[in-house]
Amino acid sequence: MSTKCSDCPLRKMDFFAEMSASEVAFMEGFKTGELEAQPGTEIMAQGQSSTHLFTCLEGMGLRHRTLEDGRRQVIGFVMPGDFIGLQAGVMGEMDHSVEATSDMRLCTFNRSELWSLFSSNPTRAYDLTRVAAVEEVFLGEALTAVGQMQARVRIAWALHRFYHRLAAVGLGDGNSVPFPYRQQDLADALGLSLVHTNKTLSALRDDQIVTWTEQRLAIHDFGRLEAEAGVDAAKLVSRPLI
Amino acid sequence: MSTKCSDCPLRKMDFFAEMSASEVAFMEGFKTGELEAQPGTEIMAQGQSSTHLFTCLEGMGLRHRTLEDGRRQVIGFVMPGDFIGLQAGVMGEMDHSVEATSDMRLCTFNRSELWSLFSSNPTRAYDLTRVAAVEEVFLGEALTAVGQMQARVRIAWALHRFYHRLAAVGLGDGNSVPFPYRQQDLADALGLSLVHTNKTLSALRDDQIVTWTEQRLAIHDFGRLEAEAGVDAAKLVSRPLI
DNA sequence: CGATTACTTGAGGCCTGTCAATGATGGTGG
DNA sequence: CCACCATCATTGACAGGCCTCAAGTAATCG
Repeated sequence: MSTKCSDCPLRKMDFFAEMSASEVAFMEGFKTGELEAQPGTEIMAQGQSSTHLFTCLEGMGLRHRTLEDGRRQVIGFVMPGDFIGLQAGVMGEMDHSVEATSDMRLCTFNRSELWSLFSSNPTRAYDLTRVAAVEEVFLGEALTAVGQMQARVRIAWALHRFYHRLAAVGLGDGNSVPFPYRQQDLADALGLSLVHTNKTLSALRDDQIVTWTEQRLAIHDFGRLEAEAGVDAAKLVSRPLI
Repeated sequence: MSTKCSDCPLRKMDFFAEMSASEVAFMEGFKTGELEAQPGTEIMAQGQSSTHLFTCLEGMGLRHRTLEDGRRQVIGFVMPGDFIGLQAGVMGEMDHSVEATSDMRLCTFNRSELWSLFSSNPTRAYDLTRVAAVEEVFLGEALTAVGQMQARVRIAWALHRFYHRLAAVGLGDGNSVPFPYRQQDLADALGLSLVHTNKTLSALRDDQIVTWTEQRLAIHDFGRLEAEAGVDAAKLVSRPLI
């Protein structure tokens, strides 16, 4: 059974911007259904257009660009509340692929109706642009981490971010969050080799700062993690939910 | 004397998406004036809001994030046609600073009227979102270059991109384009040290592929530059002009 | 129970950063 | 007009962070 937007569990969270009743009603018309995806499923493919756009309702995934020689750059991680397909929507084709890394549930929208969102609901159009701007901020931070930080700092930064982003959507359980990724995914996201990523994670574990096992990430010392990452406590900007 | 949007020299270029007469008329009302900036001027500051938004009409600049320890990550280069201040517009504050590196002329808009753009002109709102999406694509490419490529490839990629982006706005003169940056700027953009950037540029010069002197970038062997950069001939997506 | 996938661990080397010094250029003030 | 200073480009020496190669363990699966 498909969740109605009026019952959407994400929308009530502080992490997401408020939405008026009329906006919710509009979204119920915009939403066309739901899609379930299993780990490994490619939800959108780099270089292709798509008739559908999505919002992640449950589960996690990742965005990546693939190079000719088989290497890839992970450019982001998909978590509940994230919108998928903005580029396909407004530019015709995706510049990256999106793949599920856990079981996922996605709200689906018709791309062909995206224009009606702009023409009939400027508030939602504004929010969609905000989503794009938030994504831009994230990419700027990631670029800064990869360009300027050493391996240990990069990893600490990434794990710190993960924890708080997931906790913000209610997935935190004590000091841990689900984390359905491989070390290779993190390595590809941070521009590090798998081997070096592994050794750095070991060091962080030996220092009793974080542990990452069995698809779960647990933070044992928030203070030191923040110190390692060179960030002050989480300041996640609230974002609109599409 | 301020240029009217109807006379805007940029709008007619193939690089920018078509704009209807009514859209041009709307933009004339949206535009509030022009601003001149000299090299070194900070146009927008990281972490601050702004009452104005801009479009680069002439000249060049760069976007960068500054770290506490003084290092910085250059996250982009501003060239004619680029919109400045999207984040300040929709999120309240910029996540990076924008600074002029040459004399610049900027169209100015009131941030307070951004909402009217969404509510009264969905076509323009759509275009603004496209601008954000294009920026996202660029950041994804940059992240891939910094995360996956070696120094020489990164630099070749960047120079190749610069040339074609500038040529697309009519600044190409034979095989060269204006290039008002320092080697430090390129180094900070690509996550390289100044010294290594310098040595890699020397190598590219010795190999007679490109020369960069006197604020000009000249390409001497396009084929080899593309080969070094691992890209096929330029495929710049057309973008909307705001 | 062989094949596959993911995680670990060790060894060696290179790409790139850091340190340091020198030129080249342009602006400034006496 | 020249000493002085600041900025930027250049070059050499050296070290180190990270990559690559290689091998081994553990867990899952048909």
